[in-house]
Amino acid sequence: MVPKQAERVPRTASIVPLVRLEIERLIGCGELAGGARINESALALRLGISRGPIREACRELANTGLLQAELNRGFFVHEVSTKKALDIYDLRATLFGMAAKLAARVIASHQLDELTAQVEAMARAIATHDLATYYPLNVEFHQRLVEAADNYKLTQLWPLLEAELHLFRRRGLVQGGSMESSNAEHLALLAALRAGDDALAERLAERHILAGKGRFLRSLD
Amino acid sequence: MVPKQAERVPRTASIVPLVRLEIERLIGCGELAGGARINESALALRLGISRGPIREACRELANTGLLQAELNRGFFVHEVSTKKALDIYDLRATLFGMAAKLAARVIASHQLDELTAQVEAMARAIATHDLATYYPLNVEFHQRLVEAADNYKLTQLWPLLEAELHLFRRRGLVQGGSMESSNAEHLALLAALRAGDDALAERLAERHILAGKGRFLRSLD
DNA sequence: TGGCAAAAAAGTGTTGACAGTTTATCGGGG
DNA sequence: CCCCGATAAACTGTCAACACTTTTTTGCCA
Repeated sequence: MVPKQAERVPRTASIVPLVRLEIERLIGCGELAGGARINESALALRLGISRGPIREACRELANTGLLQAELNRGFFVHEVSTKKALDIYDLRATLFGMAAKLAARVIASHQLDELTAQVEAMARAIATHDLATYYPLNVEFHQRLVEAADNYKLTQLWPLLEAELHLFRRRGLVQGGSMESSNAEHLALLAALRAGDDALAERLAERHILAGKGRFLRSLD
Repeated sequence: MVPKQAERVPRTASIVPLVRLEIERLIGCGELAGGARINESALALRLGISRGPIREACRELANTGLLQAELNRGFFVHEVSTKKALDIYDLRATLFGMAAKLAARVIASHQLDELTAQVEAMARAIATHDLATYYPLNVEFHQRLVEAADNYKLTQLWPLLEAELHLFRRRGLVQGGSMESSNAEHLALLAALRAGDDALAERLAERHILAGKGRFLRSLD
């Protein structure tokens, strides 16, 4: 008998989060389109695990809004209608405004430096038309700013909204020439934060997201 | 052989949501205090089911913030620190302001009538010092107003924040004499909605929640 | 050929069991 | 008496199987 290798698997991590990421990836890359059903058995077979962890991951995703549960029919990828996407934009606008307002009062200088560095990195990505670099930097910039507001629930919620909206954004359209103006808005927002002007920061932040909503709306034609 | 009754159980509903409600109830009534661990086996035995659905319900609750998952140690009731409770108050203030702003633009007259009827019902409960009636009416009033804003994500999020805050509120303190002033704020808010004054409605709604935050803060001494 | 009921297949909801980890218990030495 | 290592119990993470439901396929008849 040849002793099998790697039979012993120490439990240093649960597979549930991994499954969750995998499903998010499948949705993100379009392999699972909106309205598609999650086939638990097939996915289990493919990942080499049982259905238990898959169901747990689906429950989580259903709760964050990426999936929807139907009795005796399983989990389906959430159809994000245009109305829902716009709703999320509105919510993000309000929350990002709140984050900027709070951050303007409590942000530390080293956080400001980090945000500034990221805006500069985005500027470089724009100069070289490197969209693949720009996009994640942009997402991270917003996340960092939200974290700077030091509101744990806000920090917890923000990425969930991003994920759900990402379902929609993936459908082709990454707004083209709008990166310059968007990054200019980032700069103005940073200035307000540095000045500690919470009201201005709130207004700029809200408008920044609503500008994104406007670009999204125009791209629907 | 005596044929057993009720052996056949048609699957018209999943037990997961029931388990979820039960755990929420256990937390709400204090049987599961903050920091306590969910004993899956014991709970399964008590409810007469297996651990699978319980784990799924816990995953959901962990995602909404009521529980926290720890590897190889299971699920724990989330400790809502004072800081976190205040964070949630701030978030609710912003979101309720947003809801009022949107609702002022689109609310239908029959919705206004319903809200008015609820404020009046609350007034009656106050007059008879009937806290047990007042509290759920109050929760429902806010929920209805949020729904009137017609933003699906806002409607989805609001009760989750309520539930998490409820973990804290349960610890004794239901602010006593503040019901009158609180209901007066409801009335003022309704007037702004009826007038379609979105900016005023937003300001009043936000202040209303922040007033609650203030009462909460004062009750901590 | 087209419609439709019955049978088969596929798939979900739940269960009970096993492997591995954490927690509690026990016993000896300082 | 307390500390500490070894052992036992309790518990979580995962799996495989069963019960029930939904969906697809099959076969019959008009």
